[in-house]
Order: sequence, then structure tokens, then C-alpha cells
Amino acid sequence: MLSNSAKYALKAVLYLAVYSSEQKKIMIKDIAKPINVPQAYIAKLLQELSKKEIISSTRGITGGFYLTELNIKQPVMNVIFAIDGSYKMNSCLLSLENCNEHVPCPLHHIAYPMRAQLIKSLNSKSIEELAEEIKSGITFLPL
Amino acid sequence: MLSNSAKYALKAVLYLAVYSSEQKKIMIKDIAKPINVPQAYIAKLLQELSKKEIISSTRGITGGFYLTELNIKQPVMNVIFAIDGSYKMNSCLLSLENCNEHVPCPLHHIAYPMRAQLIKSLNSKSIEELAEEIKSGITFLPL
DNA sequence: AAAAAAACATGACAAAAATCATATTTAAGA
DNA sequence: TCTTAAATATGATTTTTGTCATGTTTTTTT
Repeated sequence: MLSNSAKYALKAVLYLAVYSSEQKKIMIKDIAKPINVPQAYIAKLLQELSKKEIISSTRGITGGFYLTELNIKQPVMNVIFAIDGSYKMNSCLLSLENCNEHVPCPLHHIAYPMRAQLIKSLNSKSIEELAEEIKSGITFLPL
Repeated sequence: MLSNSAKYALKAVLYLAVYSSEQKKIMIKDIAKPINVPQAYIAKLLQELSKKEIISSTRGITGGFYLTELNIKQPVMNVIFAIDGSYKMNSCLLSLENCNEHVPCPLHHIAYPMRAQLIKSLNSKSIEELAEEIKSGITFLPL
């Protein structure tokens, strides 16, 4: 449903959403430690997100990763899609190609409604909204 | 959330639930084809399920796999646990060890209620109930 | 008792995912 | 313009997961 990579990417993006801005870029090494992900690994993921313009970055000294006002308004789902593609999230619980409302697999009625709801939530929640919840102590970033 | 192996196992068990009985054992080669899973692979999985007494089997000529009345009354979740263990199914969407109601991760409020609901359903639905739905054409086995 | 046909056990192999390493490019400051 | 410190690009390595192959044990039939 969600690759390890996507999970790591989400943690990093939320970290950036809380602690970075256009005026305050953050270096890869300062992201890796607090979110508890190997530096070289998260670097690769952030580069991919940057290329796809989910997040922003500048090179050179004083460079780093950050989120623009535009970046932070995006739905959380964008991060997941950028890393995993849409297949993983959208596929049926048994990974059956042709499971649908008209020809449902044995678990469809159990699993589909909840996945649909989850997808809806991830599409309607922005990165910013989640960041606000963290800032106000309603939710917590990893560890 | 669910390994490939668990998905294959579920398909096989549901196939047995629909087509087998103590009087009608089914050979591995006759299970593999209709559920569209490599024979050697599903063999290994069914042996594991048999050892853990989720399903039944007898050796020798006229042998095969089947479900007893007792086997078929089990919750669907048993199959998943037998193959994947409980961790995969129970872990938080971000796989954070210490995410819980009191210290929720940023996605907890979005994801947890749905996972809880899914787990509840998989624990309360028996293999038999799903098999009945297949028999009556409400749901469909793979392909 | 021997033969045949099934599950069972074990481990080898392959593919994918996760992780790590190295060299290159870019931007700022001296 | 040179040096430095950052992201970027590329690909190698490791680990995990999925797949396949081979031989062994068990049960029934002849």
C-alpha cells in the first residue's frame, strides 16, 4: 500500500513543512538525523521530489531543501504518488487487476470503502494542514 | 500492509473453501492454475498453512488439500497472520514503532480508524462467509 | 512388498527494494 | 577566479521477497 521509500519521503517533507521556508533552507544531513532515516537514502528521495517539483532546493553553499508557499499547499498524496506512482495506493487488497464495483473480489466489500476514504483524505489534506497539527502539538513527528 | 504471499494464500484458501471438503481433496496442481499462482510457490504456502493447521491435507495417492468444518469457520485474518505475522497488518501507516492514540503520528488520525475497521472486519468475517458470497455470485474469485 | 502419486522439506536462484558510495555540477564568498 | 560546501547524477552493493527445483516421506493400490 505504501513503500518504505514513500514513508521516508513523507517524514522528510513534513519535517521540511515544519522547519523550513524560502528563507530557511535545510541541508540533507540536518534532515536525515531527526527523522531517523539514512542520509544517503533520504538524499536520493528528496532529489527525486525536487525534480518533480514537490519540494524545492538550491545548490551550492547556503543551499538546501525547503518548501515554498506553493509547495506546502499541495495535498499529501502528491508525495506518495511522486515516489510510488499511483498503482500501489489504488490497487485492490488482493492486487487483482480487474477487481471493481461490478466484479468485486472476495475482499472488495470489506476493503474498498476504507481505501477510498483514505485516498480521499490524503487528497484533501494539504501538507500545510498536517504541519500545523504538528506545530500545535496535536500530532508528532518521528522518532 | 499485505505481502504478496498473503494475497496468494488468501486466494488459495478461498478456492479450497468453495471447492473442497473432507470428501473432496484437491491437489496442488489443480489449485495453482485457477487462482493464477505459480504451482511451486503456492505449494510452499499451503504447506505452511497446513503445518499451522489453518488448512488440512493428507499425503499419498488420493491425498490433497482441503478445509474441515473447523478450518472453514476461522476468521479470514488467521490466514494473513499465519503468513505475514501480525506486524505488517498492525503497524501504523508510516511504520512508526511508537505511534499510538496518545502520541499519534501525523497521519494517525487519517489512517488509524480505517485500519482498525479493516482489522475488525477481517477478524469477524469467517472464511466460510466469504466462500458463501462467492458461491452466490456476490463476489468473484480470481482471475 | 512394490510401485505410484500425492504432500512435505530443504535449499538454490532471481527479482525487486532498500541502502550505500563516488564523482559531478552549482552557487556563494574570499 | 579559486575554493568550498552544498545538491545532483549514477550506479554498486546488500537485503528482502518472491520463485523455482530437487529429493524425501507418506499413503493407497496392485
